[in-house]
Amino acid sequence: MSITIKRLAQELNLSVSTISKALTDSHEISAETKQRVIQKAQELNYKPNPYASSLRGRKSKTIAVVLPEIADSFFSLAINGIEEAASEKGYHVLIYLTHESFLKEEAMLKDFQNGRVDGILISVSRETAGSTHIQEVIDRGIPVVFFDRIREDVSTAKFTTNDYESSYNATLHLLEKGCRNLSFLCISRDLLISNSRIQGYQQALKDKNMPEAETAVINCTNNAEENYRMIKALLSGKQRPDGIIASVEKLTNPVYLACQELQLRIPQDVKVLSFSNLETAPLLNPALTTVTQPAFDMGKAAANLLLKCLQKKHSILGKDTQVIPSTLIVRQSTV
Amino acid sequence: MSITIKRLAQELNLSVSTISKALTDSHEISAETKQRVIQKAQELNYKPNPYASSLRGRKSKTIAVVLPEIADSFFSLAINGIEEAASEKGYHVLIYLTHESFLKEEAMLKDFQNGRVDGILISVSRETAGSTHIQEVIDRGIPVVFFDRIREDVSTAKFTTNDYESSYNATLHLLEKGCRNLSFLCISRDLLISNSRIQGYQQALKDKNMPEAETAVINCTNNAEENYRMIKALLSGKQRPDGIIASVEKLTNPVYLACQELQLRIPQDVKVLSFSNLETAPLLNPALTTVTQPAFDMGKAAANLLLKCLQKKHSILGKDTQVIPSTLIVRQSTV
DNA sequence: TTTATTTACGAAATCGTTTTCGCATTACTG
DNA sequence: CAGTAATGCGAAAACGATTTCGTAAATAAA
Repeated sequence: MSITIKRLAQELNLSVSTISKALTDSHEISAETKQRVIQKAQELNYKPNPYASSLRGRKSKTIAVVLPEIADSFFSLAINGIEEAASEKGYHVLIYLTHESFLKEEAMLKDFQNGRVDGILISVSRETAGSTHIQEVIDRGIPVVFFDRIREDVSTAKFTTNDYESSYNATLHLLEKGCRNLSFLCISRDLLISNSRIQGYQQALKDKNMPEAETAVINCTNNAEENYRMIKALLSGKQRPDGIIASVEKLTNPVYLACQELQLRIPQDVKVLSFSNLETAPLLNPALTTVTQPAFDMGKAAANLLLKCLQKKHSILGKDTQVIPSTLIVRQSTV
Repeated sequence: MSITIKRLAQELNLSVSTISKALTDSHEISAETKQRVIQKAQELNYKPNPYASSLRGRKSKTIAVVLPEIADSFFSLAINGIEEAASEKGYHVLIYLTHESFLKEEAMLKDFQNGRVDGILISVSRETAGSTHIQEVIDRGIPVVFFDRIREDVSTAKFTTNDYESSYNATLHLLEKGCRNLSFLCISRDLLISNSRIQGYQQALKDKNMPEAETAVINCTNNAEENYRMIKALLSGKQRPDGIIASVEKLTNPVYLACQELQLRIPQDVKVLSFSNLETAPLLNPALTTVTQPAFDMGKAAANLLLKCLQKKHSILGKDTQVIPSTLIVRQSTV
């Protein structure tokens, strides 16, 4: 059995309420009594029961982080930032993975309506095309902050990177390096982040008066083997692109592997550029040109905003989107 | 305000206890009443307050995962496995990162003494040299399962991989490929996992009658720049090794970078082998030979055991260590 | 000295569930 | 038909902390 306040009260011949007040340093309690209580609490190794506190105080000092996956440097780094921000302020972090399933995401958000968490950080799944499940928890008074994979139709704070611009610049870069037939690999048509990148890509093509190839935008799936087949087909087709932009990190591997298998040289035959936070990008064969996202910073900033909101009384999150820029790092795969 | 049982009771002209029993499908309640209650609950979108339940039932359906870091494929994959196991059984996962600090780890475990979590999965920090902080939570009745970075002096369940054997085999592999002057990069002398790998390495050297070089075992730190300097010094010294074993994933980057900078060719000048779960290992320049650990499986197995223990009444965890083997995958960096 | 005010503490309600009793009905048994 | 057993529900006591309110004593103000 754990030590409770009641037990402390007995030991010290004080009332339960006095103990509680003493431990929260209330002005109602004399310095001397506080001393005695604190000492005894340490002596008995008293730890307040968080569930009792949460029940009474209707706040849990816990936030939820909802992510599509974790085996992606971006999300790992983001969690790192989130955990750092949370632990600094004494908050706890619950992790939930949707594995890109909207149904799972929906079920999780439903579960959050019960008050398990004080707030939510979310990066939606690739299948997420609507927002009612998110709006519902917000309506229940639980603040939500988006990061990276945001949804614009929800009026709350969002952290993102300059997807359109980075993609535009990445495309320009490939064009400057001589590509005339680009392909763009995306993972969803529902994600804003994905669409912004597509649009940046397309706008750059347009601005440079490049015709879009048939192969221009490839919709990848959530199935790694399938993606690999598609990419291999793309690279062995007649219209074989001379440049590929992978809009997410996990599409890098199949591209490189397909090139190896097809004996295509990077960058001579195909230039490759990826949105990625892989630490090993400079070590790849050849070193990979990346659009590197501010993963850690986005996670930390999003968490900090959410926590600030939680710590105030009735503060409501702004609905503005904060943009933290990505960096294009040119390496050999596009030279 | 949230919908509570009391509210349901009012709406249906029933007592609070009846509602509760109906919702838990108690035999005391008639089928008809159950139907009414369930229907009303859905209608009002009733969600039981988890903190009230936890307080009453003294279990939280939550486990803690304590890790040194997350920007490491091994731990990302392990979390993946853990989350999968937990969500299957309706458990929630709290994530805590020690950043290799023993003090943080200790503080976290102290915090767990209050009943926030029903059980703990832990991979200890590189600084962790004692176990009293872990033994204390166990003594408080909170089960702990180790994975990967285990401590043998705690009598509880542990999941690990065949570190000694993998390291032994990895070393043999390098010797077979002609190396005569190996170096081994480790991160801690306190971690069993690290020591096992060192011992496997040393035993292989001994079995093959190889003298240990001066440079044999290098203690790396938690500081990336410092490690880089050390590795560079190692590779530019007189006793330059012709083979390097990096005992953790994050030491791969500095080795490759140092080789690049020093214009050393892998594998001709130096062969490189790493304990790593990097998906990009086959894409590196050159492709990296790895000892690949069963990260996902270890995470999932450890979580499943912990959860099974939590779901039984008074079950106590065995103290035996389960070993899930790693795989040596030979690639060009050691050919 | 009397009244007002502070100081220091305790009793009890509360948060929302779960669970143990107890108490009526109704159904069954001998 | 008396007595036992099952059925269906409600009252109330937990779980452990916080908070409001009350009150006695001590101090200050009149």
